[in-house]
Amino acid sequence: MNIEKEIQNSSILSEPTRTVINLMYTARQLEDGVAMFLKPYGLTTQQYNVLRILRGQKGAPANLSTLNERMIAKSSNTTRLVDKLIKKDLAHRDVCETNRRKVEIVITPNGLSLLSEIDEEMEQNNAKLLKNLAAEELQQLNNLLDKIRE
Amino acid sequence: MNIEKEIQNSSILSEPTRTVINLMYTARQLEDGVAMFLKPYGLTTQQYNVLRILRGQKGAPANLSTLNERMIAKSSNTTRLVDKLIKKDLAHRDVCETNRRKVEIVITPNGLSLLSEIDEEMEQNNAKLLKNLAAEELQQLNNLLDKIRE
DNA sequence: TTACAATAATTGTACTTACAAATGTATGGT
DNA sequence: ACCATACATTTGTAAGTACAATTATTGTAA
Repeated sequence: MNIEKEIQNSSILSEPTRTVINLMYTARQLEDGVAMFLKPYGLTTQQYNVLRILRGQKGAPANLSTLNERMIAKSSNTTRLVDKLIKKDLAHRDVCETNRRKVEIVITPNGLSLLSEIDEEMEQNNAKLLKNLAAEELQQLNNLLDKIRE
Repeated sequence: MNIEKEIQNSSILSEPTRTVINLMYTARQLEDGVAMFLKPYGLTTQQYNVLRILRGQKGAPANLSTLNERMIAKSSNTTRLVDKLIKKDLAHRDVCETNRRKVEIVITPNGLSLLSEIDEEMEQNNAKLLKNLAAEELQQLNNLLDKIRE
């Protein structure tokens, strides 16, 4: 169904406006799908996202600005997001020895094992969310999205 | 720049996962762009979205469930969102005469004139946000997004 | 008609997010 | 050493959102 029918829009939209709306609407649906999947694990999409970044550090600590740069949805409030992870013993925070303004955040074994528990199923969930697109179409879509941000 | 570089992802992503991330990330950027544009008008994207829906009714009143169906980002809390519009005299709310459980929301002249003030510039802003895509690419993108939701 | 379920909206509460101001630390110039 | 400035994070506050529970109204079936 095209986006105008989906949101029952009555007026005629220009192509860029239609696309902006379509992108926001479709992304919202995917986000909901991911959030719903993560819920039983007690994680929000942002918390999951940060855990993934921490794991990607392969042992090296990350500070807050690094996390922020790499997050899908930049947050003004990464401090409190990390607090939540620490409270659940999924991450750990230290003050950086060489620059005490900075903070060093690492994923805990607990966090790693939660992620590895999720990994496989998350893959399947993502594939399911995009099951209507063929491999070639996924690539096309990625290219178009990359181009938007150029 | 591709999405993996953009968020400095170190691990290899499957194509569906890459696409889910890319979509959420790119949509986020557009949303920020729209939000920033609307800020001087004192509207959030959701408030603007609801105002557009109300205008689309062409005088006919909308009730809350109608608004929710048509909103880009479904909200659990449309009541309070409409409250904000009413407080700014951009919308008006009445109890439906034939079914007093329902509510009838209409856009005010004030709301209409605010929208018409925004219209032209919003078009330009959307075009700017997607300036990297040619007309044909916009269509391609729309088709792919429609297909995801099928 | 009365009781029960369904519908439509609102409210309470906890949680998140946005934004600005504040804190603490480091750096560069004099 | 001293000062101003920049940096990195944290905190306060207001606004926004999610979810469940509640209120009010309507429909319906015994």
